[in-house]
Amino acid sequence: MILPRSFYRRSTVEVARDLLGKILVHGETEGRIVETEAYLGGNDLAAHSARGLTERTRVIFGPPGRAYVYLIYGMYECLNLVAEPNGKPGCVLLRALEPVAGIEVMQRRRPAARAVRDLARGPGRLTLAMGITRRLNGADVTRGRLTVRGDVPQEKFEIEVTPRIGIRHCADWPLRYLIKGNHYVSRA
DNA sequence: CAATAGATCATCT
DNA sequence: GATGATCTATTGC
Repeated sequence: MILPRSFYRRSTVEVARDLLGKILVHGETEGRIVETEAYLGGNDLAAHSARGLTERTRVIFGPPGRAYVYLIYGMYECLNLVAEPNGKPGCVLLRALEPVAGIEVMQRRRPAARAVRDLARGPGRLTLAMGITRRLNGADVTRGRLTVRGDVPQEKFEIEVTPRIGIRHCADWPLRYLIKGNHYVSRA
């Protein structure tokens, strides 16, 4: 079962938390989401949408269940999923995956990764391993080649909440969610 | 193992 | 013209 639009049409925090344990699917590659971060609307200055609606941030203000893909540091791309009802900004950054399928393809796309553990551990690595590029910016994640599957037999896990990584503004806001004890998260 | 320098460009000031 | 929601290789303990 692919997660429906109603899953994403909720508060960014709820979506970020509930995405843990779900399966991100792109073509033949699949990975279990083990780490996410919420980027809110309003006064969250760490979010791209904080500066208002621009050409780049248009997707974040649009309907939920879309992909927001952008280039960071001139070199790497990051994948976000848009939350909140249409018109309200909010998105969830996917930071780490536990590879589930298409592992050989991922290894080919990430020659620098020695271990399976390093294939999608970190937002830039994740997009490389999954073959996600800016071409997918604005793509509908409830249908098509890039989706999130929800019918996963959920083993029990605890959710750990920490501050977000690698930002300057609002650096102490606890908006990073990860599966406690999972070895595929981007850092302990 | 920890710290750090360098790569590189779309977006916004 | 400055600035990043990063990754990798390299250096130094």
